Amino acid sequence: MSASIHEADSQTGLPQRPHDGLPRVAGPDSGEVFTPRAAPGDDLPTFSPLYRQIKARLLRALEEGEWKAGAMIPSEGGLARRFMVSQGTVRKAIEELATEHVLVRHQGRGTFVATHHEERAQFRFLRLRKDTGGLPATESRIIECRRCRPPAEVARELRLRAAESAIFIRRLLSVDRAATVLDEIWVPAGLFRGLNIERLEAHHGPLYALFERNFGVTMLRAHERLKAIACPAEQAQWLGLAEGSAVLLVDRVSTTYNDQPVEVRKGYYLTREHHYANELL
Amino acid sequence: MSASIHEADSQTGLPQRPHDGLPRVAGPDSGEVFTPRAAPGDDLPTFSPLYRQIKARLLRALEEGEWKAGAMIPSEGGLARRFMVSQGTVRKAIEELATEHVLVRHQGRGTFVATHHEERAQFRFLRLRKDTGGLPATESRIIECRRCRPPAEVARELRLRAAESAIFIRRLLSVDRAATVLDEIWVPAGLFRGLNIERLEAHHGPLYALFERNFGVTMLRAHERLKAIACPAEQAQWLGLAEGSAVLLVDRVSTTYNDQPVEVRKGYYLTREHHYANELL
DNA sequence: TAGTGGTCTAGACCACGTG
DNA sequence: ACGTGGTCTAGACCACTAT
Repeated sequence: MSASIHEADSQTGLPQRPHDGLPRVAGPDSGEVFTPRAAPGDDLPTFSPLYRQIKARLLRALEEGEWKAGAMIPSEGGLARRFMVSQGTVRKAIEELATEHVLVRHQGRGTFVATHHEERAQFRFLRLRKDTGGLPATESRIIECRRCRPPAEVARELRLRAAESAIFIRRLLSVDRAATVLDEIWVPAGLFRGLNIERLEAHHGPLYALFERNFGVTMLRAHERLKAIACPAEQAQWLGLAEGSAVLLVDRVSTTYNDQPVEVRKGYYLTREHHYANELL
Repeated sequence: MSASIHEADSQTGLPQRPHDGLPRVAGPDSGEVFTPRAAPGDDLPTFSPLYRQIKARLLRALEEGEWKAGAMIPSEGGLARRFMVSQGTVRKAIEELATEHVLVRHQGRGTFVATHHEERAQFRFLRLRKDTGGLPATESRIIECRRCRPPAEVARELRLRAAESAIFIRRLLSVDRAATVLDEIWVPAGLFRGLNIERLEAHHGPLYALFERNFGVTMLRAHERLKAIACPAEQAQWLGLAEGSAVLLVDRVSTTYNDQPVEVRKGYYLTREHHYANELL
């Protein structure tokens, strides 16, 4: 424990006050701690518990790269001393980050920054499954990778300014040698300088692992919109289908810290021997 | 609260031992408590923490109908006395059940058994969204409801015995007067005695709310498999489509307590102005 | 053996909803 | 004013991993 102001208290015979009883407020989870509540009358600053403020500070540290993907973060005790709160409070903050897959806890080993370099993360963002039940072993072939002006809707979803351009990637995923998913991907060119087809082809494993390792961009969440459509001619050709065949279109917007969108993806899924699996809880 | 044998203990002036220090084991979350660890050598009984045993006992009580859907369960303090554990342990058990949407907590009011009679639950099992963004206001029309022998695959998914029959429901969901989803539903006849088209038509609101109120069957989870298919003639007619149009087929198996499957559903989604929304975390 | 996360307890106080 | 869940703390011990 840090030899802090509080330590002095415990040297007196005082009843070891549990905590100082000050209500805490903060903007939407800013880093403020021990801020007294605003005068009664203003409403908006709304109550924010200590552990959420700690969570916000951990997120800020992660976003600023204090700990890289895959690295161990300090122990609960260490963080408790750093933030001047009890271990239990740090624990609750970490627990929320763990359920959001931002951190991963390992009993006896420590707490680590989640990474896409794992089997686990692999199928969190790929819901394709074989109808027979198993997980599909996919093989990726990069078709093209070029700088471009994205379609207006994609630019809006990526929140690009008018002048900004994107990098466009087209790739084909095959399962058991059979073309199954055609992905069309846009990412902001500014965030992925130097991304080209050679680097993509040199990489093996999930695309998000490459994004993470080479560009420091960690995908945390994605929102998907699914439709059944008649496959356009161009995409049908890559999938070896007749134009107009029914395909599953998966429209994805992926986000990193602060819900910042950093990837838009349109996936054309051939669902003859595969399906998109989803669990409703 | 049950005035059980254990109550006597708290009347003695004992130092209220934190806990007895006995390691707890149990089968896969059976109701066993305070069972000492098996001799070192056998491995399988695997450690089960107290709060999971409490969780299992709460689940058993729920399954046995001790508290009906929508009802308030005893307070944390009351449950702690009943189960002879600390409030914090009960709290952790309830927390898990709340994240699984089995229970719902309301600060200042109490903890309640989750129910499908709420706006909240409505769209947890219906992922249909308008392309324009809003939630669709759906209107349901029952097409038919009859007892039948289900297809072999459905019977297997419902774990029906050879002699058991099912009830088949076909209904059409419309959004803004336009047919949008055709649902074909099978449920075990044994669990839904008396379910007929009159009762279905008399009911307004989510189907699962009717299942819950009239038959005591609470849907807790569902697994869905999505495919894009060419719409068969019969279903196309109900949706007002040309045969062979691309439709989204949503294959669902719903389960209640103990992961017991109690409904199989095939939904044919017209995704021209709507889509299936999914969040990847 | 040392260090980490995991469990369990006890008690104080806060925020919320209802009388 | 009361009862409920929500937060925070402190401390003990258990389980797991690495050295």
